[in-house]
This record gives sequence, structure tokens and C-alpha cells, in this order.
Amino acid sequence: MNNPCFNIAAVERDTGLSKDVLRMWERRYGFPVPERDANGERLYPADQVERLRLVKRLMDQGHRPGKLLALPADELAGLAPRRPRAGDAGAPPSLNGELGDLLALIKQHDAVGYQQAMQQRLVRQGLLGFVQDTVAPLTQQVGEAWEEGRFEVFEEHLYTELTKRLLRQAIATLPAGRQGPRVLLTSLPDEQHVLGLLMVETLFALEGAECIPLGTQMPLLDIGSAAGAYRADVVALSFSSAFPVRQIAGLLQQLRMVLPEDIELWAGGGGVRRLTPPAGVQLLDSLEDALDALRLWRERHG
Amino acid sequence: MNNPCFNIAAVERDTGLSKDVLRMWERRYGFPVPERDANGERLYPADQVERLRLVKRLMDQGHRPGKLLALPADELAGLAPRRPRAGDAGAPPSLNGELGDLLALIKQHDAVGYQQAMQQRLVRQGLLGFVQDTVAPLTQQVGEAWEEGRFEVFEEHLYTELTKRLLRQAIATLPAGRQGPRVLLTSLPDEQHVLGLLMVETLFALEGAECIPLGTQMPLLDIGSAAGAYRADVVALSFSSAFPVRQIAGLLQQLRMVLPEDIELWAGGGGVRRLTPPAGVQLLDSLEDALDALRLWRERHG
DNA sequence: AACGGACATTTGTCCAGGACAAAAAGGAGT
DNA sequence: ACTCCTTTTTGTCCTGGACAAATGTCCGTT
Repeated sequence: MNNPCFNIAAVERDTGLSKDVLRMWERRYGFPVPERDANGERLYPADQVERLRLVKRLMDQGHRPGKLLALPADELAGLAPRRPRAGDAGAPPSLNGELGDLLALIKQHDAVGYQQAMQQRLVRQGLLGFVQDTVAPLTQQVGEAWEEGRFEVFEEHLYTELTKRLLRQAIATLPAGRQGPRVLLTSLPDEQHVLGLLMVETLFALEGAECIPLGTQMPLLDIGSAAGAYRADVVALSFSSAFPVRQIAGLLQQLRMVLPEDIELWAGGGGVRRLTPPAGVQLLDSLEDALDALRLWRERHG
Repeated sequence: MNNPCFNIAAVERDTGLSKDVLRMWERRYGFPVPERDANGERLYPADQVERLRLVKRLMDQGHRPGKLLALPADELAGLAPRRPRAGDAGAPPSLNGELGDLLALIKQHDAVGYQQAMQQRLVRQGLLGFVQDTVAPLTQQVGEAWEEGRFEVFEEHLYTELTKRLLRQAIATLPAGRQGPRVLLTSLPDEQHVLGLLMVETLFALEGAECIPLGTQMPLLDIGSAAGAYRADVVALSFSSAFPVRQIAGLLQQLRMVLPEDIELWAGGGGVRRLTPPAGVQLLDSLEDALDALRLWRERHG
């Protein structure tokens, strides 16, 4: 039989919904209703998993689970984003012109063409302009396209992977920074998005700052040890908009307590928008903010 | 007060021990014994979290939790690996010579020196030799060093990040493969180690195969869609030795059912050693195996 | 009509304690 | 040394209850 079933752990992995939430929804809303194996353990058929993933995506757009799960099976499909995303306000997602072309290349799975087009833009705009005017808005649009279902997961992955390569390649061509602050760049354990970190690293490296890229998912306590071991002046964290916003303030506060006081803590990314910064933490709302922070640091430290 | 406490979710994130396990250990072994907040919820002091992380590392070396948790607080420190790692058999971890020098550079946090030394080796050995004789054994040794506590988490992260960059840079210099099979390279949702995938991608790209790198953590069902969308001939997965071995067989079987039959499924990495391959899945025990598999595929498909 | 605060509902996470199966260890026999 | 069987260990899953933080709703004020 060709009807694969998933146990609750597999569904948690594939949907991002915790076991607790899955059981609670079943209890409260009557969906999902998995079958049970001989041992009474839940077995989710593939179609329920598929629907759960759709529900999850709609929730990330601002819909509420109570409504979605009460809805009949078929109505879910044609549901639009409910909460305007940050950035929508001024400019509706304009797929006009060049950015749209780049997205189309990804959508056609033309990796080679995409890389060539991006290389061209890099040469034309210069690295600074490339990051600010191409990579940043493009990443934003890919995020939105994914939330609205216009991009598949694997298309977003391909975009991320190819763009990571471009940025890392560009960083490698820069001379090793020797003058600025030593900036330790990383993210906390549940945050795996690295593009934001790479963009900031590119800008900082362009300015001649000394960047220490530790990748993503560093445990809190290890960030503390790392900051000491590398004698960092600044720890810069990235939170994507997918990161659970409510946890951020607490995490930053905990990290602040772990870090020596003379090491600054900067946090940026889509997740920190509209956040009240905990004491001793500096929020970077944009790439420009990040550059400003770097320059201010240099002024302070003569 | 400077004694940060962690709730159970934070401890799960930082130790990798699930909430269920944390509660079960408390019930069974009497450790950890967190404090409680006003609401009766667990609050783990930093020192207990630290000890939990040590216990976790020793468990990964083959010790059993029952023994470790019964041990008095101080004896844990001086505990050696109990189970010989795969690969130890023939050659004890020889830190002799050049590999040792490279490790030392990481240990001194000398990113620039490490990158220069690696670039030199790359030029000297050629890309194929570099991957097989430098990157692969070095990664193995970093893994062992980390398990034995000779490497900190952030040192392993730095090694990974820098080495990823080297490999991606090298791949970018290769012409886009046009002849071989289209190989989709990725890993499943709980597997975030990407170095193995990059090594294989390098070798495949050298052979002229067409690689589609999707990064890590692709949900099972999306791999199925991606394989169709990219018209892949082969899906290649990587499981590091940190991946829970018991789940691998089941996962591969599920993925096999999701994939069209004419798409081959290859699985490699430290996690698949000593695994009985499920029907329709090809295991790659080493980088050489991977190259053999590629060549065999080409013979089969004329 | 816009704003702000009080109240109600929704929703995720945590808790306790029970059960069971897969993995590992130990032992016996070849 | 190796295989087969039994016992112990250990992780994951289950139910059902509780609660607080987030969110929505309503109402009065400016």
C-alpha cells in the first residue's frame, strides 16, 4: 500500500508544530484525528500532515488556529494573507523588473542562470549596493512568496543555498579586517537562517571590521565562552521573522547576563522589529542601522 | 543577582535533551532537581545545565545515563570515551604532522592562518585529494576532539563555517555539470550537518555530474516534490553520526515510498555505518563509495 | 473617528504519573 | 568467538488537568 503514515515525532519535524500542540488541537478542535497503531500511538496519514502544513503557513500569515481548524477541508486553499507584513505598507510586493526576473529564475529552477544574473548585478552594483539593493529585498520577497504559497519549500532552500554561496564567495575576496571591532556573528539554537548574518558580515567586512562567523545555532552559554575566547568586542545575533517573537526578549536578557559587561550585544533581523530592547542590548532594525552601530562604536572607542 | 535560570524549553534547546527526558531523569535518577517558579514550573540553575551538557557529551561517547547520573558531581570531569569510535580501530587519532597543525590553528582561533594553510593544501593536493585526504579526515578528527572535550562547541562551529566556505568556493570554480545524473543533495529535518554533503557535491561536480544543493533540513514530503520538480535522477541524503541511528531506517523507508520508483535514493555519512539498507536504498559508506555509485549509475544509464 | 484601558477568549506550554517497546547488557549454551 | 535468550535500562508516547501570555472585543473618553 502506498499510503505512508507518520508518527507524532515525524509530524513535529515536518510541520514545526510541537507534539503538545498536535495533541491539544486534537483535543480542542477535533483536528487532526490520526489513526492509532497497535500500541495506541498516533499515526498521521499523509493528507492530514499536508493539511497541517497548510494550516501552519496560514497561521504564520496571521490567521488564528481556532478559525482555520473549524473550516471545512477544502476552503483552506484559497485564503489570502490576513495581516499585512512589515514593509508592505509603502510598497506592495512589486515583482516588477529585475528582482522579479531573479525570482523567476529560481522558480524555473535555473540555478546556473540565477548565479550568472547575480554575478552580473554584483559587478554592476558593487558589493555594498548588491547586498543592500539586491540580496536584502530579494530575500524579503522570497520570504513573502513562500508565506503566500507562491514558493515551495525546496525553492526557498535553493535560493538560500545559492545566495549563501555568492555572499561567502564575495566575503572571501575581501582582505581580513584588522582595525574595527572584533564582531562575533551567530544565532541562537532555534534560529537557522543565516542569510541575514552573511549580509551583515559582508557589510562589516567591507568596513574593515574583524568578523568571526560561527554559523547558526550556538547555545547561549557557548556564546558566552566564545566571546571570551575570541576576545570579541561585540556579539551580533540574528533573529529571522520566523523566530518565536515572544521568546526573544527573555533570551537576549539571559545572554546579556552571561556576557561580560564590556562586550556589546547587538541583535538584528526581522524578528526584532517592534521589540522593546532589553537593557544593555542594541537593536538593529536594518542593514543601515548595523553600519551606523559599527561607526558609532568606532567613535566611542577612538 | 547573577545566577541566570533556564526554563525547561531553554534547557532542551541548549542541551539537546527533550523535555520528556529531563522530567524522566528527575523522576528516576533524582537529577537534575531544578527549582520552581511561582507557578510550579521548573527553573534550572546554570550549573545544572552545565552538568547536563557534560552528561550529554559523555553519553554520546557511549556512557549510559544511569551510571552518569548516579555519579557524584565531581567525578564526571575525568571520564574517557568508553566506546571506541568507528575508524579508531586501525589508526588511533594521530595528531601527528599536518592535520594536527591545522587543528592547532583552529584551537588558537586563527581563522586567517587556517584559511591560508587550507588554501595551500588545496593547491598542492588538487581538489580531489584535498577533499579526500584533508577535509574528510580533518572533519573526522574535529568530531572526535569535540566528543572528547578537547574542542569547544564554538571551535567546532568555527571549523565548520570556515571549511564550508572553502568547499563552496572550490565548487563555484568548477564548470556547471551537464552530463552526469542530476543529483539532489540534502538532509532530513533533524540533520543540520552539511560538510558531508559539500564533500560529496565537490566530488560529484568534479566528475561533471549536475548537483542541486538544497541545503539541510528538508521535510520528507518536500524532498519528494523537489525530486519531481527538478527532474532529479538521484536523491542523496547525509546522516551525520550525531543523528539518532534508530530512526534512520524508518525514515529512509518512508522517503522511498514518497519518491517515484525510478529515482534512486542514496544515503551516506557517519550515521549509516553498520546499517542494514532498506530495500531500494543504496548506502554509501565512504566518499569512495559515493564515486563508485556515480560511475555505476553512468554505466547502467549508458 | 481615533485612542486607550478593562474584560473575555484563545492558545501554547507546562505538569504529573502511567505504560510500553526498542536498545543495551548480561548470561548460557554451542 | 559467536549466537540466542532473558533481564534491565531508557526514551518516547499517552491522558487530562492547569494556567498565563497573547490576542481580540467592547466601551468610554477625547
